[in-house]
Amino acid sequence: MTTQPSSSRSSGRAYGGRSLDERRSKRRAQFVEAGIAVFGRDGFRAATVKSLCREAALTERYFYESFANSEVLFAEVYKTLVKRLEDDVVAAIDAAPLDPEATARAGLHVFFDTMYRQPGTARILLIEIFGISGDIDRLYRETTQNFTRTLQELLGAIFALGEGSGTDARILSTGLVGSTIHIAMYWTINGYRDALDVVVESSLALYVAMARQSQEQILDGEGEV
Amino acid sequence: MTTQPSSSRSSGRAYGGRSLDERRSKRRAQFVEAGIAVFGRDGFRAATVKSLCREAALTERYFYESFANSEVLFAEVYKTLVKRLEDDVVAAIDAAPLDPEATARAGLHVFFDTMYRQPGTARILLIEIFGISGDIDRLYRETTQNFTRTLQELLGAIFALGEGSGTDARILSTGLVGSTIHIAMYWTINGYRDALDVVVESSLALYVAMARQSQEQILDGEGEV
DNA sequence: AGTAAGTGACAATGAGTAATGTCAAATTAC
DNA sequence: GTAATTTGACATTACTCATTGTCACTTACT
Repeated sequence: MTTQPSSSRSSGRAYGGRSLDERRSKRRAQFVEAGIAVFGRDGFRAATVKSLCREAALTERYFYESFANSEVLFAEVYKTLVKRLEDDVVAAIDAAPLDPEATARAGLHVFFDTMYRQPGTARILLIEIFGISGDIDRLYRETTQNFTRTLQELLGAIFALGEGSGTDARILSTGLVGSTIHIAMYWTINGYRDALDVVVESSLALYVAMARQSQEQILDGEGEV
Repeated sequence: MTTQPSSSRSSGRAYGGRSLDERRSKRRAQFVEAGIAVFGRDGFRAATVKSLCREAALTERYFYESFANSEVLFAEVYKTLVKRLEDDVVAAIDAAPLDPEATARAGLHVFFDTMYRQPGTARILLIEIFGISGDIDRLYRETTQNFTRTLQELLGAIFALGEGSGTDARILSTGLVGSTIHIAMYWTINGYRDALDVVVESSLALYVAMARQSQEQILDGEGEV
């Protein structure tokens, strides 16, 4: 109140050769990576702000500079991991042969491979995401909804997944996504006992089966009932 | 040390017309019901020992008489709800016509109907169970494993679910269970938007599709590859 | 009626930790 | 070189909540 800083606002000086924005976003990124490590290793519940700071090699002050609380960081971590996985899956699909089954196989392979190689990611995406808060539930819902929608389009185009008697395409897609997620959860939680290929083929079998079933129903003209 | 009670041990007197065992197990049951209510309404994280006692209309002393901590109570609540659901599903299956599809439909109907009528149960069985602790994870794993095994037998008998090329029957069963659970989660978390029958039929369709697929593969002699 | 066991309400303790504050050292800009 | 900014280590505060303890009151048994 007495000493109004003449240099207008603390407008952000360079430090260590970096601008304020650079430093800030670097610290932010450090916390996101730390979150991936800590949430993936210890789980959300056991993660404290201190442990996140320790992992990021930064102090609490900088934590609160970028995140209101650890839940906000978790949301950011989740979004980051989903994005990475999506990019990887899309890349694999683009590189796969132009065959419906091969495309699906390629996508599933990347998915399960990621779950295998990055158990922390698996834990965050498949397990920790649940039951944290209403906001996080919403994030999960939106993410899965989004993914289901994409899958529905893909399946519609690739497999011609249609609606049978009394069923709903969105629910079917949800079920297929759920089967994959659950197989991954199960695989993860049991220490990756089964061979990757078997897991991929088994998961794929459900998609193939559902696609055939739908196709038959369409050919049989059952779709109108 | 000085006043050793002459009446041997505090062997448990009658009180209110009930024996010690009766009173204890009644209180225990009160806490389990309170747990169902509180965990189902507020979630595990938000549930405090105090809130559980308030709901049970008992004091902390009696909480610790039966449970070491709220996690132990949660495990008990979970087991109780699984047991109830299992009993209901079995009863419905027994009452259903002796037709594979009708049997599956009856079981799924009870499952989804329960999730619909008892949102608290749905929340506990489908959402809260995840990420509480290693012990609870283990409980979930064992329970689902058990259920998957049962389902596998049922499917083997009812639908003749076999193994195709490179797939594994257990993983397929896991996937089917996962599809059902996920559809239920989705339905729950979205406020039960879809009609019960559509949900049941859509979920069922995955089982039917998978069963047909397996059967074809067996007929085609693909099981040997 | 009297004594001991059982009960219920609530206080006390203590641990954990989120969030904010302090201060000296490092770095930059003029 | 000097003052202001930035940083890092750490202290402080404040709060929630699990767990144990206290005490007056109730019930059962003799």
